[in-house]
Amino acid sequence: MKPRRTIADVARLAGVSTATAGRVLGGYGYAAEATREQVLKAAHELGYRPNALARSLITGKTRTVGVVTGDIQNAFYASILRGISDVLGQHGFGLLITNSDENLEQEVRAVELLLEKQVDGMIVSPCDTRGAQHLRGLAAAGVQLVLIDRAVAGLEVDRVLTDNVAAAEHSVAQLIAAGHRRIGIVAELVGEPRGQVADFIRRVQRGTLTAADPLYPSWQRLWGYVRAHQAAGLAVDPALIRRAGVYAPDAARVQTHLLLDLAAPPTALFATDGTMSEGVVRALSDRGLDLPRDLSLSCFDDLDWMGFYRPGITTAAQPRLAMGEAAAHLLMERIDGATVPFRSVVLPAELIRRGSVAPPA
Amino acid sequence: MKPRRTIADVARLAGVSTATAGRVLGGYGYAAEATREQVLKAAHELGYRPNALARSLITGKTRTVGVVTGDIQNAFYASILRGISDVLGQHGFGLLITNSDENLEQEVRAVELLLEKQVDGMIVSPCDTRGAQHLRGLAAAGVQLVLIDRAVAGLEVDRVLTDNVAAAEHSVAQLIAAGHRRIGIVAELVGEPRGQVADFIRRVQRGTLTAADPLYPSWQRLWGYVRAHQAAGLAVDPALIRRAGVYAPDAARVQTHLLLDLAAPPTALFATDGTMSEGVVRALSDRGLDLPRDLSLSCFDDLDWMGFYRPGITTAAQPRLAMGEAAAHLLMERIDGATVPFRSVVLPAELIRRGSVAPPA
DNA sequence: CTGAAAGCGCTTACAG
DNA sequence: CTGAAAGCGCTTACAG
Repeated sequence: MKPRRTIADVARLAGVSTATAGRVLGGYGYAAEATREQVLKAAHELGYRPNALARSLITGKTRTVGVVTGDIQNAFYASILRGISDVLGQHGFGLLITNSDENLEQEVRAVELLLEKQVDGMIVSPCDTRGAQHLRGLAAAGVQLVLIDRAVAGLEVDRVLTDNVAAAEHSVAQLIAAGHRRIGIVAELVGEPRGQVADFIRRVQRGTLTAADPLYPSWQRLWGYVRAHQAAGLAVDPALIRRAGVYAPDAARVQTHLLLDLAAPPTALFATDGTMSEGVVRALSDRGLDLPRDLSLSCFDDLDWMGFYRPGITTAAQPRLAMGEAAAHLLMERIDGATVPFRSVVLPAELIRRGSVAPPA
Repeated sequence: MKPRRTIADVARLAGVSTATAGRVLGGYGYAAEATREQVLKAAHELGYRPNALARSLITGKTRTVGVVTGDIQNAFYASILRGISDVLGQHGFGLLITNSDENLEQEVRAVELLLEKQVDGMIVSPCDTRGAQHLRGLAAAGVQLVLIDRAVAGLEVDRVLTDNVAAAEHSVAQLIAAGHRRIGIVAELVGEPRGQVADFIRRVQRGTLTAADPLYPSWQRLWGYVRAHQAAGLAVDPALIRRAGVYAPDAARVQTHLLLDLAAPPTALFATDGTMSEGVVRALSDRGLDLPRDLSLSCFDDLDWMGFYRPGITTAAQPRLAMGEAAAHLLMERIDGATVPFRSVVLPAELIRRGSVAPPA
């Protein structure tokens, strides 16, 4: 095992001090042209490679960012990660990733690991939108934080979100416009007590819910669903609101079957994200239902298959890549020392109309 | 910005030397029970968090692994990454990721970055199966390497691969068994000169190709395709072999259309991976073809939609998660000091028979 | 069991 | 422009 060469080795060979060798190799401070060439030559001969650890220990900067998201296997997070990775790459930053599996304990451990590794900043999709003690004080401690996909109550840091309420309202309004009156919604709706749904709907209807409420995306999308009904003067039937409770396609599949088994089944379905969409379509596939003849469907997130699953799935496409890029840009600015007030980047989801929506039979 | 607390701060508060504080906090060396409690109490009071950088600088170990794969947005790599991440997490290791976009220059840069960050090991899916100078000598320099998905000529390090030839042969044999005689194949087939295909087929037929040839997966799958024909005593029609040349669904889509426009079109199609499969299905969807009535299809990689895209897509499922886990396990063992000869883990792909294969019309 | 000292590989003032 | 010295936050022998 050949020993790694250090600045001292290079300096010795070049006949200069380590300070001088460091200056040319590290690109800081001055060096005469002749000296710089000698050093570079020596470094090249020895196959010198800087040790980022030593540098970071002194500068207090690692040029590394940590990300904690639910599950990198999920297309939503995978794209976000790609967007983040692209921007960080341009800045020469490294990317440390972790999965929380939407579990607070794991998330806390992940943040702890990233902190010990001295990341300059982190991008997190928090699984707890209220407490999140482990995320507070990070910025004050010199570790920049940007939230993605979800906000946290009272945590004023940069964040990038999708305009979920508007996108859901638009999606459901489109179904109503096509003539649907009984629209089923399949959503995760995690993080609140079971009985909350009815109360939540009442609050939306009375307008006592405010944008300041730190809601999970699926609750915001339910909000949009209720608003679309309100706008159209339609009553909301609680039986059509199905709660999966977890981020798993199979839970959505089960709820969809329950919905379709109703005495008065819905004529259209709204799935609130990619995971739910997959489960809903699985259920429709199980039943051999023909879209949009037997049922209309509007999804959320534009997954690969939605473009070619016949007749083409209409969906609200979140700009996943752009979300990751935006988060990374915000973070890079903070790490570069920007001290502007915290920013909330809210990106629109685009309704892509394909073939899965038609008037009810 | 509150200053980070160091071992010196803890030692001072606990009234012991930094050496002693370090011993209890770092979990190395002995300490009297009373001392350890004092130190722990002081550390807790100060909110002490170890600086992994300083420790790594001394120990020469970062407990961090780097991964370089083509594109984390691709479901194949995303799953592999998840498998790797799970195993590393159990060992308390961090995971640094990079994308090569199947581009050598980017891969070289990524490896360089990981090296500077002093990773203990790396898992790479090399985009060059011949040269790969940047990967040679890594192990000798103390950085453990394990290859995933692809081998490199003459690079004897641990690796985990899929048994591509067998899986492809099995897939195509199944189509032949169903009665197909004209089977189209849509594959990337990158990394070799354009004219090579005919020569490659001849080499397969003459049996002069050996397992030692470091082939890209798609070439190995073409190998299996040819072997299945040989075994059935069928001639291979070069017109049915379509080369996408890049890892992009649209290239496969174009090639599929070309295939179906042939005067004597194939009655069955074999797509050699998830990316090609998506492109092929897009083309079939473009044409409104009905599977398996109009055409039979056998894919590679088990993507989410293959389970519910009617009538269910028959495919050779690579154990992606297990591949990542296996790679991580091999790496962990090396990092723990195992000095066993290099290992080649070859995992089988399972043919999942769903509804897309039937006898020709 | 504990402490004083040296050192990991760099960068940072500070002289000259 | 260059060098000697100190130091980042830890761990590692080595005494005692």
